[in-house]
Formats: sequence, structure tokens, C-alpha cells
Amino acid sequence: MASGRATGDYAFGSELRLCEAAEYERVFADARRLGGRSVTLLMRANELGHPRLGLAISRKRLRRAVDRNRLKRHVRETFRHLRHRLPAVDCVVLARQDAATMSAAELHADLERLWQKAVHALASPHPDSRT
RNA sequence: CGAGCUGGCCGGACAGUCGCUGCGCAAGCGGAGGAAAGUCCGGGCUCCACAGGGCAGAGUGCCAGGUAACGCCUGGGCGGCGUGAGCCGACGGAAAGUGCAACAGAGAGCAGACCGCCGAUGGCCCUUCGGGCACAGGCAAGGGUGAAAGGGUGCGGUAAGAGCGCACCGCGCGUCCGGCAACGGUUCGCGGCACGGUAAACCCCACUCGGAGCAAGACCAAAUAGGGGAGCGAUGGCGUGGCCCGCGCUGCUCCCGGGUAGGUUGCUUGAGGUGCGUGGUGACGCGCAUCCCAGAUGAAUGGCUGUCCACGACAGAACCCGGCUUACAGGCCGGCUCGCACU
Repeated sequence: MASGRATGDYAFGSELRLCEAAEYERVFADARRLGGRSVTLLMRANELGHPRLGLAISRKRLRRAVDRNRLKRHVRETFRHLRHRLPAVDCVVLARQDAATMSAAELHADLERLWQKAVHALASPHPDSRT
């Protein structure tokens, strides 16, 4: 573990993901909410010292598996590139129907804008006590 | 060259970089589809049920073969469409039984007489002994109705007609020949000739079928609550009761079983791919060699950049296979048919 992976500034291992139902429940229970065109972002501070990402892409919103996979990939990719600027928060991303019809470029731009908003929102009003 | 039929195949390419995932100590290697889809069939694999047989129910439905199996595939037969290559077909039984058929039409199932034809025979009228009338009655050829009207053509026959008789064609039954068979042929004989249609109407016949599904199932197993057993201490305490017996509850230690969260497994080597040979018209079988080709589980197989071109469709594995069906930008290869032109 120590040898190769440590250098990856943009790595995205399992420690950066939400894995258990309980962790999702915790975020849903009390979250800050930001909306984009393609997705809705829920955030709640954690105590791990780094942000984590969880995806909740429902079949109801995006009927085709291809669209769901595409959205997940874009969300992960943008999170991967910006995650070092985020404080220690658990994020859950909910899909919106428009994501199915947006082009790759549109999706990418929308998501990047959303993460930027998240960085600003978390920086100013609530300077997290712990970290 | 132009129209068309048909079998098979491909499903952007390459490079760099940042990531994800499986295996591996590492270096590294592998990482969505022809439909991964719909979940419509058939199997494998699991667990449950099960002596045998029958009934009910469901499915299949020309024949033969292939297959683990099929509702699939191949070959053949029959029917229909097309000049043709070819394509399409729930394609068993209506001389077991029951039922159904709107409208039209005279009549629709062991049928019928509206128009029509005839009127020999009987009747009536005239009587020049020829005939006339269409009353009884006869007919089913022609017209008309209908999806369908109880073989066709010709000759004979007759008052007019009619399988009424005959010839040929058609049909049915038996026989014979070819074929494993479906079926075909038509040698011979018989029958004057219906046994109309409908079985995705009931039904009959033949064959097939137990149920549930990987969230199947197996294993490990916190916390909390609770169950069973043994031992220890006390011979106690609390409740019931006036009291004794009895009954119930109660302490500590250890063991056992069930089992939730969570985890592990099932989970990818298979009715497998490729090549060669071989049997078969073919589906496919057999033999040898060779290869290992996704295995995730909040769920990987992607983002960005560059170059090129015909500027990229439908679409994303979730236990695994065999089919079917549906979606699909564009392109490649083979075979064949028809038309035109030319040698």
C-alpha cells in the first residue's frame, strides 16, 4: 500500500467512498443541500479528516443503465480532481432527470460548477470546528 | 451495369496521461455486448417436496433428424405468394359428440323455389283437332343473394330438367408401387359423388411438464434482548398465602443451540474458444492439438489531450449456458435470381 499509491494526488480508493447503508442514512438525516442541473448534492461533515463520496443514482430518474453509468463516471471523475479542496464532508449525489439528455461537456461543466459552489459554501459560513 | 434474394462477419483506430477493478511479493497481465436488453421458452446449479398410479391444470401440435433440452435449429412433405433466386404458414382430428355463422337471401346442413323453365299427366277454354290458360303439379339448367348455395366439361336423355345414363377430368375408399415417415404416384378395383366451413369454440387424440429461485443456498458472526443445560454459593431473598408443603421469580461461573447488523462463500474452466482432420445434404457429431478470455457488490471496464478516417448507431455484465424476440449509424465478404448491354 505504501509504495505506489501514496503519490496519487488524484487517487480515488475505497476509503474515499461511502459504503454502508448507515453512512447514507446519516447524510440523509441532516444535510446541506446544493442543486445543479444534472444532480443534487447532499453534504454533512464527518470526522475522518477527508471527504467521502456516495452515489445514489436511482433507476427511477435515469431509466437506462448507460445513462446511470455515464453520470456516475462523470461525478467520480470531477470529485477525484477537486476532492483535495474539499473539507472533511460526506457527500451524497442524487441524480436528476436532465442528466440523461446532457452532453458529456455539459455534464462536466455542470458538475465542476457544483463542486466549486460546495467548496465556497463549506469554507465561509461553517468553519468546521475540528479540522 | 441496374434491380433483387440469401448466408456470414465487423460495430471507430492508434498514442500519451490521470484514475478504477481482478490476479500477482513484484514486474506486469486481464477488464462489457451482438444484442450485455425484453424476461418469452429450454436446461445446468441450489434448496424444498416426492412409494406408485390416476384426475385436474398448463404447454406443444405435418414428418424425420440434431441437441443436455426446447416453443429452437436442419432436412423433407403439403398449402399459399413471387417471372425467378426465394419467402410465408398454431400445418393433428370436423365420416366421436356439443355448439356457432351478423347482414343479405326463397333457402345455410340430412336445405330451398323469389324471378324463371316446363306443363308430358290431370284440369279448364276454344276447337278449323293445330292450340291456348298456368289451376293441380313437375324442375333445379339459367338469373339473383351471400364469405359459402350440395363437383366440372361434353354428349345422350326429357314436357322441362337432373349423375338420370355415358365418356373424360376431379373426388372418396380399398389395393399396388416409391419413401423410415409426412406424403407422392396412379396399376387395378369399387362408389355416381358427398363426408360444406369453423378446433387462437368447447372438445377428442398424441407427447411433455413437481415448486421456488443466486435476495437460491452454505459458512463465520458482534452489540442488545432472550432460550436450554451443568456447576457454585446460600439452604437464602422476593411474590402467592394466616402458616407449612408446593409453585413462580431472583445471584455468579461455564457450556450449548437459534440468530440480526456486518463479513466470507456461491462466482466463474464452460453442453467453453480457436486451429487441423474426419463422418453427415445439413443442423451437428467425433478425434487430436492448443488457449484461459470481466467477475464488480454503493457495484470497476472511464476522464482528458493529440493524430487519422467513412466523424461513430442501438446500447452496460450481476449465477452460468442454449434459443427466440425486439433495437441498431455505417461498412465488409461469399452464393444465387431477373432485366439490359457487350464479347
